[in-house]
Amino acid sequence: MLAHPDALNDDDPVSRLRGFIAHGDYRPGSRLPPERELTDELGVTRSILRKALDALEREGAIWRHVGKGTFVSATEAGLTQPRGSLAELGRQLTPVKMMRARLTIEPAICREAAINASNAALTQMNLAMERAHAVSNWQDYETQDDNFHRAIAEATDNPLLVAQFDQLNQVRRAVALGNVVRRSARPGPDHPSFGEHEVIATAISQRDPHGSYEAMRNHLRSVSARLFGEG
Amino acid sequence: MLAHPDALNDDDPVSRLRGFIAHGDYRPGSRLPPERELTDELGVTRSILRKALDALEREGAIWRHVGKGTFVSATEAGLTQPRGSLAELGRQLTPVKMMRARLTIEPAICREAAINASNAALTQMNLAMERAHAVSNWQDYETQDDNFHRAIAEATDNPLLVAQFDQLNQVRRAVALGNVVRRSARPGPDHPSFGEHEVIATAISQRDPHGSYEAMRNHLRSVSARLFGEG
DNA sequence: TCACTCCAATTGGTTGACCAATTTTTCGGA
DNA sequence: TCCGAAAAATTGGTCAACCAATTGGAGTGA
Repeated sequence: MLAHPDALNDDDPVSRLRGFIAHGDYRPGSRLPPERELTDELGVTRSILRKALDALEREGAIWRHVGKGTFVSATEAGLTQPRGSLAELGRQLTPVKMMRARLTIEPAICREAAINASNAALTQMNLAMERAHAVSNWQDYETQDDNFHRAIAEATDNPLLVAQFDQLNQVRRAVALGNVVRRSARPGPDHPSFGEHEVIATAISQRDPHGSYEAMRNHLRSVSARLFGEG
Repeated sequence: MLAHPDALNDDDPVSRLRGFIAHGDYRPGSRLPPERELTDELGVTRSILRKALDALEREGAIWRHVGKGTFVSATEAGLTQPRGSLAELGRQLTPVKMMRARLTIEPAICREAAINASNAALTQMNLAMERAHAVSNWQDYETQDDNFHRAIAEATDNPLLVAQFDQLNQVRRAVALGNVVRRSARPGPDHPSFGEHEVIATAISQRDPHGSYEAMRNHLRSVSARLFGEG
């Protein structure tokens, strides 16, 4: 497994700077030494130090102002637990935990979609579902499967829930990458997901919140069973 | 939904660079123009451009090598989902939709926490809850309220769900900013949230998934009622 | 003693020149 | 015509000098 980018790497300036702040008793809101002093304490040149400060500032761990100095943010985000990128999260997350997260989030979004879906959103959703039937290889199927699930998120008519789904989905792609073994060149017409998708779409179209929730939950459990075995 | 997140803050060099890559038909693995050309195309100095490239490299969206050039990563992480759009999302989202998103996500996370919480996580959660009682002003209360809800997300023992909560919470802070009017200097001992928090914590401690779900849902509906009126 | 002004020191930000790794071109020899 | 080494051009990385915002104290006058 890959170590975290700057957890174990003492030669990484960003991790050294994090360590300096974390172990230097700098409380939120307190001021750091000026850059020209930090260069001495950390033993790096100013340009290298500034690159590390840029990274921490972008994460929100510190804020700076000309003439004033550099200060530790009120929320210590990124100091005790450096906020890894989503790609990094995808690399660390086990497929089982990925699936548990999907089972937690997606049925809830699906229920909200059943409550808020406009007719236009329903059309979009059904379109994505039908396209999945016509694909000629697994890669295209994945794309259309993505589109179908995303169409459900958009049917909630809530940009924040769409953003939540996108975050979930981005990590999912990183986790799934290269882990899947297919037994055929393309999904057959009896692929279980096709039927499950239709149950979901029907429930949402009928504005049935509980039915939509259960349909999505069953679908994901079915996917889970195919991935990890029935257990 | 935001059609072009990058178009909205043209002043952020990172967003502009993201937009340039996203709309410039650069496929994963392809090479970007050299820095000295990008400065012309984006109309920024090289140092500003390099700071933006540093940010994208740290996110894993690109990789660079001296003499070779700058390349788009195999996984397009950070290009379709620019981090900067969250602040914009917070500005556009109505408080009502914010609350609907919370009602969709947080009870689901709370149920998952009841299933997976370790004893250490429970301790952390209870600690955050007790701290909220001792605050002397509303700002500290908000902080401790944040901590309590985040402790629940961490109790799921699932980094992805924590990331989902963080995204939700980040937008919430942007939405809530400056919208709240308080009638007293600090939360009184009979503040409804105190009791509701305890119900939640108890349900999670007893590993009661359904009870935890309902407790969180009731809490959020109570907050919603205080914000928007009973309707 | 207080208030105000001004100047020097401090501090983060920016710039242009230079450095080193890599690729491309050039050109002589077989 | 082909090969290979050397030179030139390209490209990302680094550095030292300089810039501008801010602070704080010395100086001045009422």
